[in-house]
Amino acid sequence: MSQGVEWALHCVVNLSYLESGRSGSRTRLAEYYGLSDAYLAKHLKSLVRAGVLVASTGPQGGFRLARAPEDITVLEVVEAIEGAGPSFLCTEIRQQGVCAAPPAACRRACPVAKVMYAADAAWRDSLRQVTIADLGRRVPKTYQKRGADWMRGTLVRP
Amino acid sequence: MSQGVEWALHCVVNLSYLESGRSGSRTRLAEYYGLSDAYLAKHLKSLVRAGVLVASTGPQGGFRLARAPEDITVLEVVEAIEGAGPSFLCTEIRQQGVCAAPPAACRRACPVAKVMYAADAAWRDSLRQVTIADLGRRVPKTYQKRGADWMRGTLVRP
DNA sequence: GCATTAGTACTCGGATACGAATTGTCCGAGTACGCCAGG
DNA sequence: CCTGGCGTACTCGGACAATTCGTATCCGAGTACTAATGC
Repeated sequence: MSQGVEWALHCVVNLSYLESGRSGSRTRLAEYYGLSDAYLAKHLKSLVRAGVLVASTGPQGGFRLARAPEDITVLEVVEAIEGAGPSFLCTEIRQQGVCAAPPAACRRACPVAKVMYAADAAWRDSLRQVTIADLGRRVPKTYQKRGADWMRGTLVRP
Repeated sequence: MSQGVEWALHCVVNLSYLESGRSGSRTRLAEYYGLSDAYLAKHLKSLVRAGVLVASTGPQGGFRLARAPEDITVLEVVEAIEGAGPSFLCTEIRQQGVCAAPPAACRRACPVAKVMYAADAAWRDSLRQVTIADLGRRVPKTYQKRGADWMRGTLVRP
């Protein structure tokens, strides 16, 4: 799985600590976690396209949550980076080769694919049950405040 | 996810139709599904290393199941190809950057990682509950027999 | 003192190189079967 | 007819390229604030 998922989740959680309407800049986020500033832009852009974040330019601009933290699931963030498509892709190899099954015999989905899709659904269900607000509460209060202060620019040094 | 997972699962299911002690050759498997013969070798080798299949050389040789189909889970086959490690890898970015948390404050696992690991566990549980025998039964009997016949060399043309 | 306007600094966004992992292919090592020759 | 040995054909296994995806980076477009200037 892509490493960008970890970056995106941490960034979204940190942005959730800011009061509504306030934005945190890409550079601040990158410095906070020691990430590549330019590369982080790519992932944040994906989050904007997916409707998780909203971007604004100019001074005091940056990224902010598109909705309340309670209304954003972890799954949404993950799918914004990894893509919403299923991880397993059935290429219907039963319809190929010397003993290929005719399309008429393949009205039922491939049993192999069914199992993989079921596991994929279980994975998504698990991620859908946790929101960004849930995640944010599990961070020690000290770091919640420290993150918000750094994002606002109030905090110069840790 | 790697495409080899689909190949491996179909091949293992097809080998499960052979009577105990009998092997199916790599070439036969590749022709049956229209796959690349040389590349399939790589995946079958992974299955041998993982203890799912047993290989034997020489005429009448090939691959056979290392255990009964009821004792091989889908998860084992998937992990043989994809690797047993978790799909999500926490790099502890909370311990990096200007506001890095000291190691002493990180005795608890990262909340982000916890959620991802839980989803990973759900995915694995789902795959662990299905065996190769289960999967084999879900294929129409006609194709079960056709696959076995082709593996034995009895069947020349579909 | 106030409004206007030009400048500046800060932000995101797309286009562009680099590296690693998956995909794909080839040739060599080893083994079991079958055939042939000798007894 | 039986037995031993040799050859052949078939199998897997590891080593070697090509392509795709994830990683990493730079520079340009746009906006809001600021400050200076003229009225």
